[in-house]
Amino acid sequence: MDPMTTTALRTVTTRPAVLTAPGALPTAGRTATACCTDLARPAVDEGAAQDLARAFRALADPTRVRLLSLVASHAEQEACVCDLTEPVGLSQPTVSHHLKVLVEAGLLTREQRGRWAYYALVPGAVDDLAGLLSRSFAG
Amino acid sequence: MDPMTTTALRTVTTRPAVLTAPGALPTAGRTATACCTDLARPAVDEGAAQDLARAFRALADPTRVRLLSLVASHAEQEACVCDLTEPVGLSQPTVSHHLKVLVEAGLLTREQRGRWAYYALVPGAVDDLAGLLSRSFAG
DNA sequence: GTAACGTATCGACACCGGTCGATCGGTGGC
DNA sequence: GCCACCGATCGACCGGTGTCGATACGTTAC
Repeated sequence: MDPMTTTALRTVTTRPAVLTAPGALPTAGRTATACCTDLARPAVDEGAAQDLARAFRALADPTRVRLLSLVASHAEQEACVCDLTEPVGLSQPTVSHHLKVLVEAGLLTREQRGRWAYYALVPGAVDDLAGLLSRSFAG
Repeated sequence: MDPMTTTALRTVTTRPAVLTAPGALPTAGRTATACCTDLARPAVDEGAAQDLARAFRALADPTRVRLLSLVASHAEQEACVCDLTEPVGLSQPTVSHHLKVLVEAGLLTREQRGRWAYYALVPGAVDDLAGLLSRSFAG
């Protein structure tokens, strides 16, 4: 399918720094009456914000958090769908849907082995996202 | 309003370890035919998963990512609503709504100063979330 | 007091996304 | 070949949420 949909995390992690780009916004001249200070440094641009939001949206559902954790907790950090359906207590199509979202976010990989589909953690993906998080809103 | 709604991040960060609790799920007896391995260690329980998801949901919208970044980019890491409405290009009620979500997630604080409302980064909140993220899905 | 201003809340709308049952596709066993 | 099994896709339902204009609230200026 469309390769763009599989690059949420990739796009955002390969971007050298989310804090590149936008240049000062046109907030230069101000009334000076009271509030409204200027930017001390550039904020994330709109495109980067969309990439960030898309990555976080993958983890914005409790079921997906549990699925990712379940995969991480299995030996070799991989699990087949039959390992996951029962613990989360949802139907097989729903679990399959969530796993697809996690794959498209770049957090899991899918590998067909015999009749079973094995999902595995992408090494370093979670840490990349965590690093991106603290870097993007650095204090 | 209800203090519970303001504790999404707090709840999750004060929890000593998200990886506590659940004990092995009842996946002990298995058909042993082929797939379906056991858990090597406990996964996040349902409550922790909800806390995590709630925190990430606050960042799952591009507008909120931009707002948080804009606040972080201002001097003193605080800004009033009038600083934020124009850059994101949305109506004032909408911006106000998003800021409320970020406050309830524990990422921003709100302080009324004169007629202006100043929103400021909660120091360490983003880093706490980032740390929680890598810890929860440790490889 | 009244007026002007900044911000929060409300009500309505549209759209996105989580969930399910039903079904399809692919693999392995017979 | 046929059948059983695992998993993905489809279509539908529905609750959640992002958005807006209108309005209410609180503060400052007059």
